[in-house]
Amino acid sequence: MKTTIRDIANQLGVSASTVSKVINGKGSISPELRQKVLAVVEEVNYQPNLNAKSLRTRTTNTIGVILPDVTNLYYCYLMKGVEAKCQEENFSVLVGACNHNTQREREYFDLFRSKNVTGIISVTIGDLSRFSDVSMVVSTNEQVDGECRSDWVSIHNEPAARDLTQYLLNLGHRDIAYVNSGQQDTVSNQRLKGFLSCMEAHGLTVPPERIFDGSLFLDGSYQAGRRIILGGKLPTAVICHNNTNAYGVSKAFRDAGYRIPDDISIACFDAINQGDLYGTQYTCIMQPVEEIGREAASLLIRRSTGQLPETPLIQKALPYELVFGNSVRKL
Amino acid sequence: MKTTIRDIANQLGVSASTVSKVINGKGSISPELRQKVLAVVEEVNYQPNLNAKSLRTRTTNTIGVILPDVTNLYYCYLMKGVEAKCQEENFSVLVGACNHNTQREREYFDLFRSKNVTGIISVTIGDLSRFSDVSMVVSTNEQVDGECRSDWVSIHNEPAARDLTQYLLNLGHRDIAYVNSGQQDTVSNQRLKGFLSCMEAHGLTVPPERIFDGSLFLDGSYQAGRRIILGGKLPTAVICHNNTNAYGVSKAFRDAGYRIPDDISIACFDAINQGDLYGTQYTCIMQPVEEIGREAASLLIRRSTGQLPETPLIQKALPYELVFGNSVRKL
DNA sequence: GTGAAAGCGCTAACAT
DNA sequence: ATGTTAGCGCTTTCAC
Repeated sequence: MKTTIRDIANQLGVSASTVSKVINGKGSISPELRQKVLAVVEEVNYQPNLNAKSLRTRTTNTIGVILPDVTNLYYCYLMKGVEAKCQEENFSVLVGACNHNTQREREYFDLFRSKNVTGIISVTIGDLSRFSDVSMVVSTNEQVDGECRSDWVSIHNEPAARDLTQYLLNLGHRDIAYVNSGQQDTVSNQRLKGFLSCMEAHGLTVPPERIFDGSLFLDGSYQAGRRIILGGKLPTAVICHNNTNAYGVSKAFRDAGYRIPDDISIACFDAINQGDLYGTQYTCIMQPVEEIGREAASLLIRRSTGQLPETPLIQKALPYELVFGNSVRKL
Repeated sequence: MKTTIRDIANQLGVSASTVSKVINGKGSISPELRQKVLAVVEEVNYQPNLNAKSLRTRTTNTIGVILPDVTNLYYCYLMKGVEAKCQEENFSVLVGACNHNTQREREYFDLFRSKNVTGIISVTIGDLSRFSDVSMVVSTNEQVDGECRSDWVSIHNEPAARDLTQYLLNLGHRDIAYVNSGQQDTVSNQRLKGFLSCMEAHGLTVPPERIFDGSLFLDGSYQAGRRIILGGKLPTAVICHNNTNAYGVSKAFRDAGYRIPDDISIACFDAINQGDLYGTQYTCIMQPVEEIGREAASLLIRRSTGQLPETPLIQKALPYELVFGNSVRKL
């Protein structure tokens, strides 16, 4: 059996509360007794039962992160930021993988809540409004409409998409296809909006046939790529909603014998990897995802200690970057 | 305030223990009462306080994983396996990043223990013998000598290194350099041993100058690459202890103007990525790392439920694979 | 079949 | 400055 506070108290003939006070540096204890207690704590290598402590104090110092996939580097770097911040603040990190499955995400949410986590970092686009105690949720997605029910840390997606589009236009591209996420969330809408508005500002109308439904998964993205190829006249460039879309679309093009960027230029968001199997580094908008993770964790921790007012909800947009790879060519 | 078992009991005018029994399917409760309780549980969307439950039952259904780096895909896939198994078994995963820092690793170990985890998955080479309750630790590294103090799930590294070496010999390589991990753990020793014994079996003596001290980090590995280059006559191939070593060594070669595999062949262990920035896919020994993660978690869970005898400790070696990339050429 | 009571290890009022 | 007491929410004998 592990040593408890009571064991230490008995060994010294003092009360448990005295030992507790010494350990937590609370109340006032005489220096001599303090020393004696600390000596025993050291001697028996006392390890507090954090479970019991949590039950009593109603605080677990734990943050839950629910990710679609722990092998997608984008999420890994998010996690890295969360973990680093938590480590600094003496918090622990619980992690769950949901593979974009809403049901599973919900299960993890409930599980983490049952474990009394301080907060949950949500990376998916799931509807957060169903949760009553939203103050314990921070989203890593931009939310702009009145539906916003939680803090968020992200980037401004519309201008980001505009910048990416502008870059392609500068290189001479005019016929640009767009592969969306296949979802109707705010982020997806904002990115598409940025693309369209930039095209429009240059007097270019994007016909509906140039907008393709992608997917959150590789397979679906590959299919989107197939549809572009089978659609007749190829665009000169494709902008993809995210890295998974870009990988899927690229594979479709490669499988069909096209070279990137010689035959088709591909740009996207968040291609945060070491290049794909073919040595392609994607030109992309890069979110400061590690920093987003840090900020999200920080927000949760500050909220939990009452350092943040109930309203307004925090909406933090961090600066993004346009990263130049070798997936886009000048026309 | 969240609904507790007592709230439900009061609402129904029954005792807390009755509600508890219904929820956990223990004891014997009349079907009618059972139904009534379940109805309320449903109605109020009762979420148990797992913290309290853990305190009472002395079991948290949680596994801790301490990784050097959550953005190294090798560890990410390990994590994926652990998480998947835990999800199936209704366990949670606590994750910590230690960056190969022994002190930090130790801190996480103590923290996780204070949180009463069911077990800890150790991926580092740290000395496990200092922990009294070793049955709660499973290593993902092969341990062969009498020092073995915990279960492990891994591969047999010596034959794996031999196979990799044999492959290079088959391609005509004779002058092969070896970059080790810079550590003295069992895995490192076994891999080196496999390399040397295979060379020897072919009548080739490896001079000490052909063994280079690598590192667990990219920088140190880069330096090892530099030393190979500055050492005079180049070998035709380099075998690296792991993926980090290979990336560092390769970068050194590339920075010095060498091409892979035209000027130098590079092989390693566990190059589990989508290729590096230059489109190189490494020829390597691939551990079934996701499966190792699953097995490690499974082992911990079974141990915790008394399904495994105290002795002998489990030593599980899984089959590895030789994966062919484009980092090695035929001479 | 159901309930009363005790207690997991800890902390925090409230004495003294 | 120290100790007593109660209780966090749950489970588990043990009565009835």
